[in-house]
Amino acid sequence: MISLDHVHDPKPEDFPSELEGLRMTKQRREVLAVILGERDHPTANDVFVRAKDRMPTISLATVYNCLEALVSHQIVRQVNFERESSRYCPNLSDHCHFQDEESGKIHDVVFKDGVKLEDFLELPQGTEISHLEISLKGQFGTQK
Amino acid sequence: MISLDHVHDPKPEDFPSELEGLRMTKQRREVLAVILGERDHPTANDVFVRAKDRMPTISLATVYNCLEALVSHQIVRQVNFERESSRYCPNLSDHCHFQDEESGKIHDVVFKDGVKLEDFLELPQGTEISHLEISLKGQFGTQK
DNA sequence: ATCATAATTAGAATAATTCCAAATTTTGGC
DNA sequence: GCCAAAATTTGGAATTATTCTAATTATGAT
Repeated sequence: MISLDHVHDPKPEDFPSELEGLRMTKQRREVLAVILGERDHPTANDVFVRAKDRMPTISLATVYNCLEALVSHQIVRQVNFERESSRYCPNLSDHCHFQDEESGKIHDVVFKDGVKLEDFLELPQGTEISHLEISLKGQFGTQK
Repeated sequence: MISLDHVHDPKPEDFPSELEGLRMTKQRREVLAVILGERDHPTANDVFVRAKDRMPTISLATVYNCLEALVSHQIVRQVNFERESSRYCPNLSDHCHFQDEESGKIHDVVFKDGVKLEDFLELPQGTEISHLEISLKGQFGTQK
């Protein structure tokens, strides 16, 4: 797994021609650059609007295609809050999401050091987790 | 908060004319009875199909209306897995959901005794959680 | 019973996402 | 570089879950 989380304000040209076995086409590069650029958990449509700045010919269908390719190759993460439209996040480390109800902003929330899921959930032996999503809403604190 | 989780195979007539400040109409009773009856986390459409057995004139719009009324009055819970259609759960106790990828079945998963969210998440001081959803997918174990 | 309010209904509308088939681009072999 | 095959992109149509709308019906209070 390659984490690009540290890459800020990247140009599409910064990416190699292949990432995680996925061919990085112009469009995929652009979509990835958008997601790494402004880390506000944009929706597919947000990505589309932003990508058009640099690449006016890109289509929404392509944005969806690129997002699905990036997600399935674990280059970005798909984030859901209830039935709202999906959002996209370049942070691949173990974390979950908090949506502040006042501002609408989404914050990454990390686990306390060393805690594992099995420590707090009553799961039967032999359970294999392939996907986990934790979504919180409320007022996000200011201090600490 | 009134938990009806222990009520199995209820008839619609079993419910009082008001619950949690919500007027229990014929349709709301029926929808609630369906959800308490077969606890397989049905979708709105599943509820609609089942409710029609006893009440052939009920409409899908009404099922959606009833579900939203029951959810907002905290009589049932709405459950989401990524962008799949919402499901409904009569268990109001603190728990989360595991979807077995082989069978498609959804299991309730409880927290280990005494664990609190704040124990495993790094949340800033002053954070107020109004809504929490934890969804897991994978192979659900058989033992224990 | 009358009235005002709330709930139900069928069908239309919406929004996010996926599908489709054609056009374009990329790739690897020569 | 040239060509065929494969992959990707594109615009638009289709799909799906859900919400909205406007008309009808039921309810509860007086």
